[in-house]
Amino acid sequence: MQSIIPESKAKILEAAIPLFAEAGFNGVSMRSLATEVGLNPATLYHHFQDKHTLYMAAMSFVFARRAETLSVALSAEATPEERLKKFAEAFCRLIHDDPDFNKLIQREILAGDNGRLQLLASQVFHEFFTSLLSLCGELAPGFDSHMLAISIVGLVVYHYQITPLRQHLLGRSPAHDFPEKVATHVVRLLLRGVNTG
Amino acid sequence: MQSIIPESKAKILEAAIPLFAEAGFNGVSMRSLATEVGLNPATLYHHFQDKHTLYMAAMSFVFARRAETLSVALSAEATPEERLKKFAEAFCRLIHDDPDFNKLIQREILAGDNGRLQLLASQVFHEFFTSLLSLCGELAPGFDSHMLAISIVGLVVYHYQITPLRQHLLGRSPAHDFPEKVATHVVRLLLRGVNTG
DNA sequence: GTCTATATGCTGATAGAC
DNA sequence: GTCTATCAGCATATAGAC
Repeated sequence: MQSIIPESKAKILEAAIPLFAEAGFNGVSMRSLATEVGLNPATLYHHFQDKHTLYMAAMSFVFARRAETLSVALSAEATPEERLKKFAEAFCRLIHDDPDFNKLIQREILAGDNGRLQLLASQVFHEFFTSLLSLCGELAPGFDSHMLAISIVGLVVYHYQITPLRQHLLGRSPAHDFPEKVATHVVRLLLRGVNTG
Repeated sequence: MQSIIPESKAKILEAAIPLFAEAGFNGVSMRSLATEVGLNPATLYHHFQDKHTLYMAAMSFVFARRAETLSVALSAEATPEERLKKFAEAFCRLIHDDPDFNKLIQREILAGDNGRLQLLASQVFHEFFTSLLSLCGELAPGFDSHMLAISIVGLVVYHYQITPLRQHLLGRSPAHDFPEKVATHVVRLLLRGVNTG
C-alpha cells in the first residue's frame, strides 16, 4: 500500500502541504511553491503533470500519514468507556499537533468535489469511522450511531477549528487548547451530559 | 445601526454572497461576479473601491442579517433546559436554511485574518455568545462555560459542516439533515450524555 | 450609472538548452 | 533533473465616452 516516493518529489509535497492548508488551492501558485522548495517553477512540472495532480499527491501524502493513527486508538481491547477515553485523548492530540490535517479536510469539504470526498471517505475514514460506529453501538444502544459518531468527532474537531475565533470570545483561556483538557471535557460531556455529580 | 444600501449595490452583494461562500475570495473573479449580476466588470468598481471592499461589504451584509436571529432564541424567559431546547431548534434551523452563513464563517476562520476575526467576534457573536455563556452557567455550574458553549455550537455546526462528506460514510440517512432531528439529538446528548433512560 | 477599451501583472504551462 | 526563456490567458483595476 505504501508507495515509494523519490526524495525530491517528497520534498515538494512536504512544502506544499502547509501552503495548501493555509491558503487553499487557488491561494498557492506554482511560483510560490517553487520558491519555498528552492526550485525553479518549471522543475515542478518535471515531477508532476500539472498543479491539480500535485495538489492531489500532497493530499494523499498527508492523509496516508494519518489514516493509520486514527484507527489505532479505537481498536484496543477495553470497556467502551475506556476506549472512548483513549480515543478522545489520541484524537485531540492528533488534531492539536497536526493543524494542517484538519484544515485540509475542511477545505476539501468546502470545495465540495464529490469524487474527491468519496475518495477521502473510503481511503482515509472508512476503517476509522467503522470502528467508531461500533464503539457508539456498544456505548449507547439507544442512540443513532451515525449521529453519535459525528457528534463525538465534531466535539473535538470544532474546538480546534474555531480556535482563531475563540481568541476573541469571552471566557477564553490558553488552557483551552491543551489536548488533555479538551479530551477530558468531551468525555465528561459525552458520558453524563451537563448533569453534575 | 441599519445602513441604507442602494438597490444596485444590494443586488451585487446578494449575488456575491453565494459565490464567495462556494468558491472563496480567490475563487470568485470580478468578471464572474459581474456576469452573474448582469453587469460589466467595470461597473462593479463604480459601486466598490476594489474587490476586497466588495468582499467585506458582502460579509457585513450577510452577517448583519443573522446576528439578530442568533440572540433572540436565547433571551426568552424559561428554565435553562427549555431555553437550551429552544435555542438548539432555532440554531439548527438557521444553519440548515442558510448554508452560506456557515460556509462564510468557516472561510473567515480558515483565512485567519485576526482583524477580521476580531470584527466578527465583536459585531456578530458577542451578544449571542454572552447569552449562551450565561445559559451554560445556569445549566451546568460544574462545567467551564466557555468550553461548554463552544461544544454546544460545535455539535450543531459540525453536523451541517460535514454533510457533504457524511454522504459517503456508513449509517447515513437523509433524515439526519432535518433540523428537528439534529436538535433533538444534540439536546438529549447534552442533557444526559449517552446514558440511556 | 453603465459601458468600451486598455494597462499591467500574475497565472499555469511548455520548449528546449545544459 | 534543473535551468532560462517564453507563451497565452485571465486577474484586478483604471480612463474616459455616453
